[in-house]
Amino acid sequence: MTDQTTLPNDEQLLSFFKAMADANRLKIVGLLAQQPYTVEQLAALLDLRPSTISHHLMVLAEAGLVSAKAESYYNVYRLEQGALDGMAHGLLSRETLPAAAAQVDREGYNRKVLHDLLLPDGSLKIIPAQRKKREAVLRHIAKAFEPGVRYPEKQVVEILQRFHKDTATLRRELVGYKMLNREAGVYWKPEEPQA
Amino acid sequence: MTDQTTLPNDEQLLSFFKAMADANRLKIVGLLAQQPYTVEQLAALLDLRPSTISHHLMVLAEAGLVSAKAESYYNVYRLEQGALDGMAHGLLSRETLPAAAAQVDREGYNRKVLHDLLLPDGSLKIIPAQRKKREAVLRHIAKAFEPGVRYPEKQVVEILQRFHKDTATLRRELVGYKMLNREAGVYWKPEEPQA
DNA sequence: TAATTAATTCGATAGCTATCGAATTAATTT
DNA sequence: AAATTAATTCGATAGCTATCGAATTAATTA
Repeated sequence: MTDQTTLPNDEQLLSFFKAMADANRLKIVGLLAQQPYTVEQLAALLDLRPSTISHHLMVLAEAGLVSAKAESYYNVYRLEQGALDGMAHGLLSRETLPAAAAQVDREGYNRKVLHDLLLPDGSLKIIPAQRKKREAVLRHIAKAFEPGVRYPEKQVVEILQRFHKDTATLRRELVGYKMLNREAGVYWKPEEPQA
Repeated sequence: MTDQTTLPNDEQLLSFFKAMADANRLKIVGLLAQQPYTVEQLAALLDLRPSTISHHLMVLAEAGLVSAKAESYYNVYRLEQGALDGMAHGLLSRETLPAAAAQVDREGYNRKVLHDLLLPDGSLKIIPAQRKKREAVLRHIAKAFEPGVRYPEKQVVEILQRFHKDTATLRRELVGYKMLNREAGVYWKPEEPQA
């Protein structure tokens, strides 16, 4: 346990960044970091209309960065240091950002490559020359093999035939990428390399 | 010395926040936090056109958050963890945000209040009732007194007369705010309270 | 009670920007 | 050399938003 306070999620991160991504709001935060201010004072300091300041403070408040306290008939705003520190700690954690991309479909690229290259019957139009695409295709083909099972060469060719007639290239490349291992004319797929 | 790496200035802060203040750029950063990607891959993962990804990466690069490395004819982008950590540390420092508001004229509010209340000859239209404004006016009047010098009551009245005929109120309020001290009918202004 | 005043809300507008498609460039494969 | 292809650049557009002024609300002072 390095950190106790829960890390910010992607929504919180985004509203935090959006709140800070304006020159005048950044100044407001800078001023409130030194002392609380009323709307009117901030308006005078930044040379903006009170309605504009209200708007900015609303944005900051929705991100949890400032809070208001009614005092006589002024509205005194103060910085929520805790919220700010929480965000900074979140950024320092190695888990926060990756989590923000969690809902991204990590397989999108491969799927696109395959969609472009596969015929309806599941065979390949061509064996792509480009490294990244070739790798994506090979990874797809490798799924036709059960990990651990020993395949004689004849059976390997049979399976590869379903994808492309140039089985020699496919076989060579699969071995090259270590998606298949060969020894004494027998092939097998390594057990779950790593998800 | 708590921290060695120099703290970000206001420009760097703003471009950092602007760069992060977009849902798709946040996802890009999240993905690059796990491994480098090419423009094409990111486009496939986020379901956006490559030109759009290029644009986003440019914004991130200008904020110093990512860098590109040509590899064969791909452009492989990677996250600059150091830059990100630097920003997070900057946010944790108690100096960074105040510095971002440094160029704001801290006296703007008082100047505005005085401008609204002073006649051309330097006298007050009225003595404002509202606490904050009254305080601003009193602080201005207090400048007419030299710190440390002892003023007999008669001379105090003379000076206050230049601002408003109700010198009794002014005198009472100045003492109340401790901008003037009184003892045995003699007044003096405290030495430089704190700039 | 009437007049002031700080703050918010609302509607309108000008300026910015995320996104796309087309054109261009640079590198690779055939 | 010709064809492919990843990436960038450019121009156009739709959508967002910072800002203002006017209207409204709530609280205070006269």
